[in-house]
This record gives sequence, structure tokens and C-alpha cells, in this order.
Amino acid sequence: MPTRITHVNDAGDALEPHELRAWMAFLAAGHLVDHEIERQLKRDGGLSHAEFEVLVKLRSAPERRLRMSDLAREVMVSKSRLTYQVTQLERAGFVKRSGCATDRRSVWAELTDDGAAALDRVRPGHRRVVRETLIDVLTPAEIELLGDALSRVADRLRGR
Amino acid sequence: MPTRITHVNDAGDALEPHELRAWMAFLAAGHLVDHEIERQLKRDGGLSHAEFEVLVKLRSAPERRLRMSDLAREVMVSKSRLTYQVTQLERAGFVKRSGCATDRRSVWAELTDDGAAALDRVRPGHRRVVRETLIDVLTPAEIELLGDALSRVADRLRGR
DNA sequence: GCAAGATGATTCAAATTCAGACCATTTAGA
DNA sequence: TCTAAATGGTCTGAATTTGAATCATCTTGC
Repeated sequence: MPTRITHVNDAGDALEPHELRAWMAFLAAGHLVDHEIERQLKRDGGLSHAEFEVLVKLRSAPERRLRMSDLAREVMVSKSRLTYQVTQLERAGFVKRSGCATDRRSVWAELTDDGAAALDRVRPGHRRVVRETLIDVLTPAEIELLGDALSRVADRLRGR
Repeated sequence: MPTRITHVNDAGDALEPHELRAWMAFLAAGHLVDHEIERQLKRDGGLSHAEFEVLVKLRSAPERRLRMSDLAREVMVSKSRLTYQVTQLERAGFVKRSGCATDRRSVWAELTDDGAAALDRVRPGHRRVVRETLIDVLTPAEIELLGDALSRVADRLRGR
């Protein structure tokens, strides 16, 4: 047990050593892992991580397409940022936009065959990086617990 | 290496459900927590997260100052990005640059009193967000394990 | 049926980030 | 000592991101 705490952990209190360590590790790991991911995707397919995420979400969507705003929510980017990214992906021929019949405000973003192919090209390397940087460094128990804990963290924040 | 492999987790193989879950949670939690952090710092002190990190590192450095490149390494930011950020912070009066006597290539970035004050202003809110979004959502055991596991992940990547 | 407000998406200018070129030291080696 | 390579920082132009404003289309309540 660490030093005995005599008062309640009120919001705003300094973090305790263990908490601070977890926070700093969380930050650093996030930074570093993302940096590796970004590097690999750029090198193997000229994609940014966000663009990759867009393609991934589209691939697993029904009919390989999603409305812009749903896509933005999935990938967790702002609408204006998504507009830009999809424009880039469209320019590359990986995504195609089309109007939505039932709601003429919305726009479908649909994965093209070229987009699917691009995804296939980078995916093996992507998986390798995910393994090498994160998964293979953790024990099965840690993977389990990390999944539980961070899912809870994410779920909390989504419901805001 | 045999080419006969059918189920071994060779690099490049699809992630298993548990692994995928951990990976997605890691990504999502990182995104969402950082978003909250960014929001609070911007609102309470007009600082970006990276700028805040710069001030934090400087505060705990001897004489409240660091050389630009050491600072960049600490904050895990590219040199050119740090140059920009420090220029902004200097403009705001939170940091002061000065030449280094022993190595005339280097530049000291030093935290000013105004910078320290700015830090004091945003810190309580910052801690609150760290608690609310991450720490308070985890059990002590999870905090412990998260710290261990992600420190290992980060350490691995630093040594590249 | 219709005005007020919500929603979906894009646009614009300003701010930030990136990668690489560049300049001035410093360091190492022959 | 001289020179080539390494290091520390900045600068530049292009790319990206941000946040607010805008536009068009739904939705709601009356």
C-alpha cells in the first residue's frame, strides 16, 4: 500500500503516484503507438490513420456505405474534417459520394473496389504494427483487462 | 520459417476478438479522453494540450528551463512543431527563450512567472478532467495494471 | 399548411502541423 | 588542424484541422 491518504480524493486534488503513472503511460502509449500506426499507413498506402479508419468503417457497413454524419460519428472526427478527408479519398478513387434519395440533405459515402483494394494492401502491415506495438507486449490477462477498462472509459464519454 | 501455418498468430494475422476489442477500446479511449482534455484546457486557459505539456515539463525542470530539443523529446513533438508552439507561448508571455552559453546552437526555453500562473489556473480543472474521464472510472487494480502494461508499451517504442 | 427550429453537409479564413531545406555550431576522425 | 558528419533550431510552403458561418432540407407544433 502506498502512503496513507487521510482525505477524500476530491476533484482537483493532485494525482497520486500510481494514478499519475497510469495517466502518463496512457498518454505516452497513445502518442507513440499512433505515431507508428501513422508511419506504416503512410508508407504502405499513402493513407493517414483517419483516412484508414474511414475506409475500415465503410467496409464493414451495410452496402459498404454510410451517411457523412454517421461516418463522422463512427470515426470520431468533426464534420468539416470528414468532408475534407472524404474529398481526398474520393480524389484517390477510394470512395464515391452520392446523394441520398430519402433525405436529400444527406450524402452517402461509399467504398469503391479500389478503396477495398487499398485497404487490403495496407491491412497486413497495419495488423503487424498493432501486434508489435501493443498486443504482443501485453499478457492475455492484460489484454482482457485493458479491453474491459478502456471500453468502460470510452462508453462513459460517448454518452455525453 | 514454415509456410504451412494455418492458425498461428503470425504477424499480419487478423486480431482475435479480445485483441480487437482491446485495440479499439485503446483507440477510442485515447481519442475521447484527449478531446475532453483539449476542451477543458482551451476553455479555462486558452491552451492546447501540447502547449500545456510544454509548460508542465518546464515547470518540473531544473531552473524551470530546458533546451528546445530536450523539450521536444519530453513532449514527444517534432522540432518544427515545438518551435511554433514555443513561439506562441512566448507571444503569450508564458515562456522566454534565451541563448545557451556552453553550446551556442541550443536555445533555452524557460517558464516565466506568468507561465507558472497560467499553469496554476488550468491545473485544477485539468486534474478534474483526468479523474472524471479516466481515473475515477477505473478500479485501483486496473489503474495499477494499466500503468504497468502501458508503461511497458511506451518504453518499448521509445527505444527505437 | 407553415414558421421556427433541428439536422446534414459544405465552405471559408485562420490556425496549426508536417516534411524537408537550410544555417550555424559542435564533434570526430584522419 | 581541417574536413566531413552530426546536432540544434528555425524557416518555408504545402497539407491539414478548426470553428463559425452558411445553405438546403427535414420536422415539429400549432
